[in-house]
Amino acid sequence: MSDEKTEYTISDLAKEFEITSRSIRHYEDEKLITPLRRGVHRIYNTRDRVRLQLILRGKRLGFSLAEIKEIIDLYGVEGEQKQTERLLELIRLRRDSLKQQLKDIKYLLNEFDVLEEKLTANHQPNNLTS
Amino acid sequence: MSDEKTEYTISDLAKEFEITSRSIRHYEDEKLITPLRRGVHRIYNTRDRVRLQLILRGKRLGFSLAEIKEIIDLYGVEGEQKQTERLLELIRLRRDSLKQQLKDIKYLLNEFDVLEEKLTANHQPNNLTS
DNA sequence: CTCAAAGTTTACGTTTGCGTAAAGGTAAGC
DNA sequence: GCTTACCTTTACGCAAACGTAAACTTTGAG
Repeated sequence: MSDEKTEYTISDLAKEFEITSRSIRHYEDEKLITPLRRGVHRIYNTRDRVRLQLILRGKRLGFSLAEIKEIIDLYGVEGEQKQTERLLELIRLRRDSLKQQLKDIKYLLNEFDVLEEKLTANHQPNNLTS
Repeated sequence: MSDEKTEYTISDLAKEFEITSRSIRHYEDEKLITPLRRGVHRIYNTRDRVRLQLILRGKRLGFSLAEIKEIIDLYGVEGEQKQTERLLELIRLRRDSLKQQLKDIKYLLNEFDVLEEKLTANHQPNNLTS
């Protein structure tokens, strides 16, 4: 019924997310994903795919693989008091830095707009003055 | 008349931006800042301070020092056609990635809010049920 | 059966961004 | 002139996140 693929090879995912297979294997070495095996080959399912998305999002935001692992691991648990505390702590810590990043980005995007306008303005003025 | 300091030592800036002097010297090694010298000691002025801010903002956004240098260098020039083109290209490239980051951050901050609420909700339910 | 394409493990190499001594020069107060 | 706090250069060290090469194995097509 569904159009969605439910199984992927390593190069399927590599292509889709525009990363190398080496990277994906590396995330596995670091225990961030653990795909099933069919014989010796890795088989990724939808859950694995989502995890990979999470990893890449985390990376784009400047988290280290270790931090991403910690968050992913804690995220799945929910129940244990200590781990909940820890997750909340990580969230609060990160929230400030993320809010700072947000400011930075807005600032920079605006700078870019201004600058681009300035640059493109005197970029083609020749058909008026020549 | 003005209250603004116009001269800083390396540790002034280190303290202000909460980084190490080593980092600042490293940025100099990589040609990102070039403070004056009084004898052998580095003297930073307001321009240098602004540059340092730029560097740190760039870093928070995931730029490499090399990229930051390229941008800063191009930023100052304006005039040369090729460099203007290059800067515009860099801007466009980065804009997309920054917009993606912006999405990521908003997504994650929202996730955090939801999660935190969920976690703090059943964090102290004992005084009702016990 | 054979060959190519893709997958696998192992392991050393590389880049980035500083940390961290080591070993000493300098400026200011007393 | 001595101490103390801060500055300097030089240089080796290191963790993170893969790149890359070597040397197979597996699978699918023909």
